[in-house]
Amino acid sequence: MNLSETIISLTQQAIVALFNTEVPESSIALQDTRKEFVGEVTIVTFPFIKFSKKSPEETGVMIGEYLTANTELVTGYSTVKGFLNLSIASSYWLSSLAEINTTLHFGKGPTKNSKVMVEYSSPNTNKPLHLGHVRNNLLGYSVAELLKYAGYEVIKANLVNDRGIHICKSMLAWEKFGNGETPESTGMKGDHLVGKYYVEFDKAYKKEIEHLIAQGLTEEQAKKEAPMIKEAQDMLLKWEQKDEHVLKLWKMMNDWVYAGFAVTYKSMGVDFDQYYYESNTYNLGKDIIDEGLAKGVFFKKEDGSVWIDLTEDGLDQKLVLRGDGTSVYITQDIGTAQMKYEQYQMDASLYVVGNEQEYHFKVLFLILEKLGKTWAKGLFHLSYGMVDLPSGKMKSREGTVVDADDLIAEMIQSAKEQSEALGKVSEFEEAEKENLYRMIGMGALKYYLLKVDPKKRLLFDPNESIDLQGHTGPFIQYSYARVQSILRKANVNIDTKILVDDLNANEKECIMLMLKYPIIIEDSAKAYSPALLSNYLYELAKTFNKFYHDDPILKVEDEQRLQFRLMICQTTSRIIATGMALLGIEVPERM
RNA sequence: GGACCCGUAGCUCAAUUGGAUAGAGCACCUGACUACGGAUCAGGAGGUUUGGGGUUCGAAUCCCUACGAGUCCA
Repeated sequence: MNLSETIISLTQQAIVALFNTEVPESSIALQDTRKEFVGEVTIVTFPFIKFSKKSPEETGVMIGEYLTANTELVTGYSTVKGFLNLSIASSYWLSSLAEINTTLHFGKGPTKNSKVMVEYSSPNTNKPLHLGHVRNNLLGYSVAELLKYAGYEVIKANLVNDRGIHICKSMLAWEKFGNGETPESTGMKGDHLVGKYYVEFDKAYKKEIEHLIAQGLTEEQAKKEAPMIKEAQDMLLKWEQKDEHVLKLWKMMNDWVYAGFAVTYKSMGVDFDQYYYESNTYNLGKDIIDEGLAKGVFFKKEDGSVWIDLTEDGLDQKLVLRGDGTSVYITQDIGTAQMKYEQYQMDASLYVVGNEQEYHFKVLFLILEKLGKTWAKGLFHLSYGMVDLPSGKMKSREGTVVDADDLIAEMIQSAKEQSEALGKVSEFEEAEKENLYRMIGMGALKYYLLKVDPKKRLLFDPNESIDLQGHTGPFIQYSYARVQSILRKANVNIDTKILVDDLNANEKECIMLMLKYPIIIEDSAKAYSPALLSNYLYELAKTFNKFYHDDPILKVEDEQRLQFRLMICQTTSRIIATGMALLGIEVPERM
């Protein structure tokens, strides 16, 4: 039983003894005592006045008296309005610290016997990754790691969108204007090279449209009639007919992209257990449409197209199969969901996809439920907000996209410049330095993107470099490096049987925060929110820094106190390291 | 036209999910280095939580409404 559970249980006892009333756990609201008051745990007494028939203060006094008299855990109390502030015995904090210190993998949750798939990244193979993908990847990776640590079995999946009209656009442009360029011949990363031709396509296509409009066509007609788009569509048709030449081109260019993505994934530090390719899955789902027709879930219109009517659920009618029998996106998604489930029988399946697709997933999940798929209730759209620039949304056509590789390189460069200016690591080997700059640059970037609630949109200004000071990844990394420095110097085995009887406020606050770690892990996993963990780790580092600043550790004269403070250092550094790892952020021994 | 989401300090974000005087960082001002590592610490200034109404012991949080930003559906 942790402290909160113990206090709640004792309070229930108190209420029975004092007011002859049984109350549910949920009615007892505990919170941290605010710093301006004495005590560590606060009970809100307003909800009790209904049956205590006393003022909130009097009610608090009665419960406070009962608790101090009946348990050694509570050593004192005070009431302010409807808040009963309890002082907890130093011995409790001390023994808790020793327990944290001796617990292997403190914070790791017990096995949940539950399997979760986290699908994230899911890029298109026609252009390189940008800042929006970076948020997606970091979020997906971190949520997956969090779930693992919280006790779930996790499968990280990546569904690659490797076919379709957009891929054909790049292919066509390369054939027309590429002069046989390759990543080798140009020295360009493969995904960037392919992306370059995607842009080339758009340029040529636009010119054709202008030309046609000048000849008297409407814009709409021009967009349909332009030779470039017709050729691309023709290429897609050939791809579907397994035209040898087109398939060869497709495979070559996709391989370039994969080689490029592998580099970006590696520098972001993300990985996958299972890749799916749309070129294999795009025909899935059609048999389920038949199944749904037979069950009467879907209906057929005169032109042969298949629909579902979701108006009773507050949504629209939705097309699930075209009249010519070809798939739409949702057809594939229905089929892919079924395939994934057959393969893994997971209890839950997360789709890490931007919030612009909320409607799509609402419809998808509802359709699967109506089809009677029992596993549909485990599906969840982890919807995250777009990354905005000061000028608004990123638009590839307007060239305002922040490229992932560029961004990463800039972050590392910026970390290098700032590190060199501080001159603390001048004696490092060159490779060691490079590794450190990478850790700091990536730490800053990852923390910046993960500390914000995933649901919220996030603003990124490419003209202002990400801070390395204040509420940042490097702040936490720095705190870690400093503790490590102390632990190296102390160079002793820490004795966990320590006797100190009075803890100062800094020491107590450090321990109280550390005790929250397992709850934070659990909450972050449940909420699919690395932001909760991020903010916690900052809080922990900040609290530790104050302790580090105010209280001597190695210089303390009393041997017991030295041991005790070292133990705080050790447990704190472990939590920082494991917690940051769950965010995908490394911590350096020196910086 | 319909649906969804959001609006907190100059800027970027928090707020234990309905609890005390709404907290951090950046930027600005001030203080702390012959140091257990100053990428740190302490202090100052900065708020009608977009406006208005309601629900109750209590609202940034829930409901209604207006305004503003964004997204989706055909």
